[in-house]
Amino acid sequence: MSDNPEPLITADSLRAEATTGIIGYRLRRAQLNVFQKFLAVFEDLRLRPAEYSVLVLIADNPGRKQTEIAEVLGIKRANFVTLVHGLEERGLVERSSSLQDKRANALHLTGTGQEFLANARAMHEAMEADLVARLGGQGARDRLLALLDRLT
Amino acid sequence: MSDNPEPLITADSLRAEATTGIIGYRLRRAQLNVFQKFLAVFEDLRLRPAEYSVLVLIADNPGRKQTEIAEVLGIKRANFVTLVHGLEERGLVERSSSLQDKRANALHLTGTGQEFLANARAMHEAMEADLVARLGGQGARDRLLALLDRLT
DNA sequence: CTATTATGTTATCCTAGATAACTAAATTAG
DNA sequence: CTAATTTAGTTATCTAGGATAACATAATAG
Repeated sequence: MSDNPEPLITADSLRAEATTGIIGYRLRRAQLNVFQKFLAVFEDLRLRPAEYSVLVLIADNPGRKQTEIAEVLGIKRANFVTLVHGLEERGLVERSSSLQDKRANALHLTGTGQEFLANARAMHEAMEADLVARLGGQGARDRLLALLDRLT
Repeated sequence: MSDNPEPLITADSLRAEATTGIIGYRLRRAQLNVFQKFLAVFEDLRLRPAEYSVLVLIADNPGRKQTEIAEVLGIKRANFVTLVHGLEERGLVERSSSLQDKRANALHLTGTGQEFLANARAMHEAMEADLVARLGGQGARDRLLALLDRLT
């Protein structure tokens, strides 16, 4: 055979406009990308996105109970147990039984947890700044968040 | 006690700006919301987002092999086996061993699959139109997709 | 006081994805 | 051409994220 008489069934690119035009598809792709980046940045700290936001929420709302923190993030309290238990074992979070409600665990950051979070926050802010730059500045970032809000 | 002497530790709303301002967090929220809606719309058809896009891709690219379709959607070929097997069992997709490559399965929609997809496509287009309306029109939708692209 | 509700917990299930190992077929190297 | 390598599909297995059910204990309502 000579070289390439006809394209026949060559491995050329597929027609994918019908899928790539879907808003949900693009949202998912972008979200996966951003989370990938997050995981890479926080690999050394062994911190997942959900764990980071839990630490931030506890820092900004010390003494709150598990259910309250979990609810804000849309995490079921059953699953939150394991998450916060892990943070406690690493010495970042403290669960002290509340005096006003002996059922509840009041959540606080330990000293170690505060140092750890300060570092994590700095790394996250750098990452966020990079995302804003990629978007095209603060204005573009605000427009994106406004558009995303409309989907919620 | 009189009524509310001091707020003390009332169940008022938490300070959550630090988490809700995160681009990744908002992306995830929006994406979950859109997928929720998708699942609701396609509940009767028992069709998941990934399955829908697989059907669309096969329809627009008949005769392609599993690996090609899977790759476009970022699905590992090992996991794609189960997915396409399910669609085959439901009589929507047909796997015919390719003549050019006896290892490969050429994918086609069955007649039933084409009818089924026509219906699913109509439902999806209605849902997509609703999302566009929520965003504020086609222009807003295009701006959103452009912004999302910058994160990829 | 009794019945109901709320908090944290355990156990369990389900789904999405990822990895490793395997077969059969195709392709490349020698 | 044969031998080694690569490719397509498959199976089995593992992990992580979420969802549900049931439970003990404590708080609250009737």
